[in-house]
Amino acid sequence: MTPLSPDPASLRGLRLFSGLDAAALAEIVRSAQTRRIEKGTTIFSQGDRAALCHALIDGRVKIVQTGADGQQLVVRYIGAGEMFGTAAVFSGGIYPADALATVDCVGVHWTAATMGELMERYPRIALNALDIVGRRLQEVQTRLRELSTERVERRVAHALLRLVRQAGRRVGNGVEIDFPLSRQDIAEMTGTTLHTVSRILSGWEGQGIVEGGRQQVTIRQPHALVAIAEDLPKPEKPDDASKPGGK
Amino acid sequence: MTPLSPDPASLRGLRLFSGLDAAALAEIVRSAQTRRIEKGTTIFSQGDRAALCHALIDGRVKIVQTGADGQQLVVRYIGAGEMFGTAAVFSGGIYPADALATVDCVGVHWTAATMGELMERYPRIALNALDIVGRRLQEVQTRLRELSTERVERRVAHALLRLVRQAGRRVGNGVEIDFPLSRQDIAEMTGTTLHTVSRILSGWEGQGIVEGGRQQVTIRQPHALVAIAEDLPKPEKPDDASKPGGK
DNA sequence: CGTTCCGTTTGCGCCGGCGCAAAGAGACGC
DNA sequence: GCGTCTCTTTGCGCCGGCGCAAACGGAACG
Repeated sequence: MTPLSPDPASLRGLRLFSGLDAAALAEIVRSAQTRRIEKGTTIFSQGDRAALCHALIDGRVKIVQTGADGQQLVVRYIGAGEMFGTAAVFSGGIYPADALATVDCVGVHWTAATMGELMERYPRIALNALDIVGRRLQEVQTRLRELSTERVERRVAHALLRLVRQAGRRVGNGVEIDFPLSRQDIAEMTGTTLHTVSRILSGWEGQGIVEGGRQQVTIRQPHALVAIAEDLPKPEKPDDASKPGGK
Repeated sequence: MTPLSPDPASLRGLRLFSGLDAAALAEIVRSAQTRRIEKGTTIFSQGDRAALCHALIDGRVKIVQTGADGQQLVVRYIGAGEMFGTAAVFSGGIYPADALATVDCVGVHWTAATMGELMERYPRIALNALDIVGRRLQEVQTRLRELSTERVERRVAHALLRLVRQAGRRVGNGVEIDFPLSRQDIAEMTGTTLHTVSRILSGWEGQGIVEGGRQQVTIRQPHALVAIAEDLPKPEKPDDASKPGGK
């Protein structure tokens, strides 16, 4: 852990602090702690007292929840500009999951007490936090519905599209997820096994929809993935000689 | 919709307003609208602009999310003293689900603008809301993990235990869920079909663990349900062929 | 008191996807 | 360059639970 002096400009990008004036931002910057986080580092662990509110300046953090029997669920990936661990500070005070750096990161944090005071003084921060947590709640509820009602293939498609939206980087032949992502990770995001994910990706690769690598996925035909996610009949199949109107 | 003058005492019970002084509560009461809600009423619908923050004084409200293909998910049941629809007001402004009264209810509500002002003036309200939404987020994440990793029977056990905790009423022979709850509802809470739920409950009824009725469930042996939910090896079944009621 | 309606129960057959297992393929260290 | 380690791919068999469908039973209504 290497304390640094935080850069005001980087904090300005955080949604948590949007709409605040320069004075408030200055105070926020003053009270923040910045540090570099090496790939693989566990930033906090499930069950720990939630003593710090975190935000990411750069990198990618994986939030993982572990069940009593060791079963794991990838709750979400945090990207630059997003906060994490903050909801726990103000609801129960126990982190409900592990946070671990999937790549080298730069993070900032505030103590629970400091953030509490900031929120009391600048209610806008609390409202921003409410906004953010509310959106995550909606997203998780949507995932819950997907998991309840959709088949594995559609869920994987949804998960990939979600990743593209928040971590997609345009490359020559499509869009790639810009951090290490194993089949196991995808399985833990979609409630299946790495075997099934591997089979599905292999199938898609055969159709030219995606391109896989070691801890790496590139989407070549996002529209085809959308078609699968939305369960559209059949986007395009050159050989429509047999057009039965069904599957 | 019958406007009434809200009772300050009933609002004091809301977690959303805990920790506020009398003056603040008085203002909150002044700005609230109370109404009776008949069983079966849709309070708001998925996709509507989120113009009102709601709270329940009495009764039970079901929050249901519907997917593109009509598939439904019971997100949660709201009981007396709980707020609902509030997160949507401050995150996106669109209700992500339907809210419908499963019994006759009494509710209060504030306009989005009013609640926003209240939160600005009394940051404590925003912090309380953050607390509540954060807890719901944690709960939904836990359900997500259960849905990902557990078999149907355990999920149903978890769902029933959760309901007992928030809507259980002690009766002579156990604990009953104090509002109309169909097999279909349980299925939509656990990501399965009413057929499977029916089979499972029938099985449990045969073991004397629960007692079912029309839109009605009574838990006779909560500990046995816990054992199933936690996947304990086998609570005790020394004489499963002769006398199942011996506890 | 009979009819209708809705929620529930139960049998049967099928299949998506998991469990197991083993082999393949990059990445990394020495 | 070589061995090792981790991640990935793929075949095979099995089964939990869904889909379908019919029957049942209690409540509400006229």
